[in-house]
Amino acid sequence: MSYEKVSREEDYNKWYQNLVVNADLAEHSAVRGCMVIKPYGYAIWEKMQAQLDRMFKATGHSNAYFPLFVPKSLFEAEEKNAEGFAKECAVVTHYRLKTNPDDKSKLMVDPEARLEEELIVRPTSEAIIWSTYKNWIQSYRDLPILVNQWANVVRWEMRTRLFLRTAEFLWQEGHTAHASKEEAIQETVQMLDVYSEFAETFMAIPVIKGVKTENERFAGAEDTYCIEGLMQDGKALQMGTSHFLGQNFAKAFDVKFTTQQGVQEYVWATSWGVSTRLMGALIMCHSDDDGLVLPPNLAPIQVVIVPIYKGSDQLIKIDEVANKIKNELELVGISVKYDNRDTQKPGWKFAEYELKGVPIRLSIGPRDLENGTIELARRDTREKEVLQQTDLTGKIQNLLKQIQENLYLKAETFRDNNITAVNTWDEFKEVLNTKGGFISAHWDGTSETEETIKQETKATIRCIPLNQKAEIGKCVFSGKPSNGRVLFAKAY
RNA sequence: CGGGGUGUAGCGUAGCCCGGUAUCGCGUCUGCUUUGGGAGCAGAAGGUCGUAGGUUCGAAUCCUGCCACCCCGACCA
Repeated sequence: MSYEKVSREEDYNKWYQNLVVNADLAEHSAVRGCMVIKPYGYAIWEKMQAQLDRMFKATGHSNAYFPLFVPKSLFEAEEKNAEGFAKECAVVTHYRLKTNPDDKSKLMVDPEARLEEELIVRPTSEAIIWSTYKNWIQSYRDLPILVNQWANVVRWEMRTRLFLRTAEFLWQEGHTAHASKEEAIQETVQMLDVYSEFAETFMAIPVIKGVKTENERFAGAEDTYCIEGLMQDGKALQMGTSHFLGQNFAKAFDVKFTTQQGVQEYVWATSWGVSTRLMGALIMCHSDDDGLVLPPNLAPIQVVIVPIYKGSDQLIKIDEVANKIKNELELVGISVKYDNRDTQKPGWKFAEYELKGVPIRLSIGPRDLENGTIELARRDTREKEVLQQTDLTGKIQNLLKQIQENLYLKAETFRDNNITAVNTWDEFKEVLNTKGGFISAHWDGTSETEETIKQETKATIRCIPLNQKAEIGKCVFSGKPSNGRVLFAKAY
């Protein structure tokens, strides 16, 4: 394989794009802004899905599926939500094609087949779901409803990037209905915790939990909670959101329930989601100039075994040892690939699996056969060591855990070193331009100030951290009083 | 959606200014030799030059429309 090598330092964007394509995660498709997720990339997404799905089920949720299309009249019911998404909606207007009479080899939209009501391709599903929940909910006995769906959504973005922002993307969206405000808020916060635990434990990415400002809030939500991660180039990435929707959708779709006391009340709602954008976070957080670095908990292949041999006699003997090790590792649930293809050389395979981020590589050659040893190389630190073939399983189990932890700690150290507290506007601009990362600063709480800061520096308030300390100060921009610091950053 | 750039074999590219049907490397195929960090030699295959028109005796090259990607801006729950 021959491809353009660009380091993170030279051109971070290009490095990212090359990596996505070269590591076989995804590629551009024939459709503008839409990507093909390739088998290796999809395997990582499937591991994310599987784990998140377990966590959703463990917190009492069930999966369901709602339609891709939303009738315009339903879509526009919740005004703020509709307004927020209006500019990026794909719209279906016709339901039939016909042969073009001027050119029999071509098709054309049949003008006779115009839909009476246009269908919006969902940018999110609140509208279709709440119009359905209306029928599901009459009494407090019907609550709560705890539903999640795995789906695709379409947002006609002007500018796209593989995984980070595509016109169509895959995600999950949880939509819950509750009898009380408190319960809905509790659900919102609970799912934020699920996301942060997933990000930290599985993706090995430390995240900051917070609340969005009004400017950044989900259209139609009362509060938007989020997890924010920091990428290696110092830009922040929103990795998941959990919304407390209040009674906005219940009112828009007239969803009421009868309380135990026999009173009719509007239902309280939440929604929460993470998307294939997490793939982008995973790539940008850990990978290096040689390729992907995957945390063991999400790596489709955790251990690869590469034989080094001369002639088929040696290979047969190595096969025997390698397969034995493979079986032992698989017995304890480790995913192993033994790559004994004769069509590629060992060095080629080493580079290939490094590009693909496989956490541990074992290689076995004639020397190892003689000595009963094996060479182990770890992707995260690039360290190599020679081990005895006996007792390998336990060591590898431990090492996978260590790699997982090491990636997290490395990312955490980087993140912590890149949260800078500033107190003056000059300092703010200085840090933003030279160092990047999160800037912890006082803010007067107004949208105007946030907007002006954004205009002048491109930095936005990523969140008001949940663990914000009460601290009297002055807004870094306006000098007006503030009682706590918020996090600013340039963001994806 | 505005400004700029790019599009040539599976990948990366030369050629374009100054028109004469295409360069090089990697990869692919065949054979032999190789195998502890992307093997070597020899031979071979593979291209309607993004797409649709136009100018011309002749277009990868000049002109126009369209498509896609990249960068900047606007936009982005």
